[in-house]
Amino acid sequence: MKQGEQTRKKIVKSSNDLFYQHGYHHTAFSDIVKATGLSKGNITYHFKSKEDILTAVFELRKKRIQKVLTAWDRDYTDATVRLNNFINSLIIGKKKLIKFGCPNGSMAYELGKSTSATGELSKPVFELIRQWLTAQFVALGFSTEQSQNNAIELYTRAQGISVLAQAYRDESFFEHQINQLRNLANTTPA
Amino acid sequence: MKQGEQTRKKIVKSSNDLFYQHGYHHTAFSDIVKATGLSKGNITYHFKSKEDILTAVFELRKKRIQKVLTAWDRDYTDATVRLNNFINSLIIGKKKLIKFGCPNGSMAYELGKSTSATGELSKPVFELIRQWLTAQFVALGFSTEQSQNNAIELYTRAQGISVLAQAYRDESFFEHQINQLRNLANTTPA
DNA sequence: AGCATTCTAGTACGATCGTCCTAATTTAAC
DNA sequence: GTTAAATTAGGACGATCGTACTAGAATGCT
Repeated sequence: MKQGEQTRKKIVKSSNDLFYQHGYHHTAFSDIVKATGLSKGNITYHFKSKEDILTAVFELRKKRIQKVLTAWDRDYTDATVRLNNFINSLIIGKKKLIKFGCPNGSMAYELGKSTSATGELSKPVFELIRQWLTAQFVALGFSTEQSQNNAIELYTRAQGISVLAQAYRDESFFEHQINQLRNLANTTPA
Repeated sequence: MKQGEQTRKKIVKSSNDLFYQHGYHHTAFSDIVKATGLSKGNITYHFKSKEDILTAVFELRKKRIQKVLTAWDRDYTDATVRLNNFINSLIIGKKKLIKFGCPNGSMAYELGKSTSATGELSKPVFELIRQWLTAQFVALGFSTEQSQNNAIELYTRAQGISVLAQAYRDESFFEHQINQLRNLANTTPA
């Protein structure tokens, strides 16, 4: 790997964390400088604007999520197990989810209020997960329409729980509510 | 009403809109100046800091919500009707909800990432609604625990739908999903 | 009326924002 | 080893941020 490639990745990785934990607008260039240990000029060399970093961050997120989902598809044949894996991952990441909310949901809310085109960036990430969830319900034997409904309900509830849990900063609330979602994951068509 | 009182209210009202539509951090003093038509000095006379405006905004929100909820309590004896009124209000406000998300949810996400104490401001507003919802299910005859669960499910789903709908900017999606919540509102204890 | 208080306007300030630009250094190619 | 390209460092820039401050206008009280 070329030298610059490493630097680029470091910038994107650090920025991803910062954007998630402090928000995009609230993250300054100087924060990225501090987090990466790189110089300001070095960063602007690789990304000519902050918005360019943002789009790279979303590319990273998509890649990461895609990787996890395809790994589950590969490792588990039972769709119920896969769905429960999804739910498990929320439980595992609860500390961060409570502190900062859903990375994609919170970012979508922030960027959606922006006038620029950045508001569209979250959509593909949502779609990635929504379609995967839908596919799992289809695999369970639900109709296309019912699968989509189930997927949406599961996903929106997870999103809503994240919002509330972050506002309340309540771990047990989060865990209890997320576990409720297993009822959805463990159903089969009538 | 004293002259300054009017000015104060104007500042808070305009700021409430701006904070909702553009976010707190993304709203500059100059934006409030523009929106109100007041001078900068006038605003800092009534509020010595931007954060002071923010707390006043939350007071306004609490008062407004309280007003609506007590009006429903007064005008409708049937809790099912009240709950449907709550859902109706989401449908009525769908245009804004899709464009900017839930005012409280989106603000909570933004402020929750802040290091300051502003992160706590959303909680009372959430509590106001959550407790009202719970009271409605209690009125329907559900147990305390079941009422709380129902209220939370209804509320988190509404929050999650707002997140997704704003990301997708899809009105029919929003309306359809919100209407699904009526199933919850129209249930009675087994 | 006169005076004190309340309110409004507008400028000034230091700090920080994101970006631009140049110079130095490292790396790669031949 | 020389040259060109890629990479890094850091200061300069204009713009804008939130707040402080002073001066003046409007209002209320006796």
